[in-house]
Amino acid sequence: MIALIDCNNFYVSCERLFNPALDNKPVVVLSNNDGSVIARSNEAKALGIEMGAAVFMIADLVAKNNVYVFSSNYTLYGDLSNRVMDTLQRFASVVEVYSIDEAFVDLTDMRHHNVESLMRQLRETIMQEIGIPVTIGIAPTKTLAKMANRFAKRDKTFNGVYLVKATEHINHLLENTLVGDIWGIGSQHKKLLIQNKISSAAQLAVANTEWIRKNMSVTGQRLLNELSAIPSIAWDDMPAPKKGICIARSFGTLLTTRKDISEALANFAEMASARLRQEGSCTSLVHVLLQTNAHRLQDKQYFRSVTIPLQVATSNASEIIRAALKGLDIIYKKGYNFKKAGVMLLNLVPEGNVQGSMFDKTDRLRSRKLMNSFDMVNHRFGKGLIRYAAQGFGKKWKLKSEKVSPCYTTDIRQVPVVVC
DNA sequence: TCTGGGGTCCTAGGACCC
DNA sequence: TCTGGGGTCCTAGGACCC
Repeated sequence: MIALIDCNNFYVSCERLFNPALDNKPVVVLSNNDGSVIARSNEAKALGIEMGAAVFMIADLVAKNNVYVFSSNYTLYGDLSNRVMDTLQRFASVVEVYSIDEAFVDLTDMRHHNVESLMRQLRETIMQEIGIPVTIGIAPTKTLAKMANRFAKRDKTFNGVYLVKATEHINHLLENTLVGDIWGIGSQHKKLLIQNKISSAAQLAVANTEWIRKNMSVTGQRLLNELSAIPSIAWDDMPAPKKGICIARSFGTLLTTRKDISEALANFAEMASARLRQEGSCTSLVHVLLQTNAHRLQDKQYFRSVTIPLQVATSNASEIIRAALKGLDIIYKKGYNFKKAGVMLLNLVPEGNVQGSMFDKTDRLRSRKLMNSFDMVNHRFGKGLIRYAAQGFGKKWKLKSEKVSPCYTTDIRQVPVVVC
């Protein structure tokens, strides 16, 4: 048996944790740049606020119904997510963290336990120790566990945990799930399936495998197996080291000058290099991209990227910033309104495996020590305290984040104060 | 005025090798 | 005159996920 643990309206739950006045009120959390809705409380859903809705399009709804609006605060959500995942590890040995708010847990080696009561206990523990409500679906495959989770969310009588065991439970799930709502079926395949008279999960489960193989590749075939209770999606509980690190952002306002864009890119390059060091890796390819806003039909469009190779793989911020700015020199063009830029670090190798070069004059050990101190200071006293000159102090590129809550759990200057 | 960012997996096709 | 077949690696693009 496999359990899927899913935090309910996760970002909203995080905001509520430190602000109980939000309980039972409509709350939404916005994407980076405050552009669209990425999380909604049940009350906000009931008002008809859709996932992904553009903020300016729901402004009236928000004003009329006193909807509480927050910018996203990934530092807070990430920290609370880690705490939830740590709790899972105490209950099971095989845990696959699938996303910031979801994890699969393998229960096969717990045959002697009553898995349902174990999962109820887990749910209560998370609520008690962290304060985040979760819903748990338990079924023979990941896909069915996802489905069971949806059912548990929809039907309050399950009290947050739904165990799908017998064949008739599975059939009930399949008959009451539309193809478009199956995990792994997106808009394209949904369209294709409906055109071919397959509209429920039950119909998909008995579809012609040859046809599925031809039109939906092996992923489709695996999905069919999963619906028939045959586990076919591999476990990834030991994620491989990352192949690339990418920091790409839209700017708060449109930028045109090379100077403004270079500040943004220097900051992205620094952020990416910090993540690189955290992973214990080095990069030898710095990819830089720059683009205009495709939504602005009145603007000339421009989209370009370039890859700068480094002679010796590094995680040193200044080398990576320098490479990114060199890339910008190649792709920057005057006379455009730029909306977004990014830095990708590729060809990652573990720090210990870096291939030296005869022509390398850098003192690698010294450079690494310098970066360690750099990271330590910024970690202890707040991000951005020490910075490279190229990063500048301008805020033009910064994304909009007007309604961000404090980092209650990760910044000593922002912990909640209790007066008694 | 205003529409996220960061991923994975799969397939097809080209380059290259023996 | 005659011009293989099988393998690997890489990349681009599509579909999907949260």
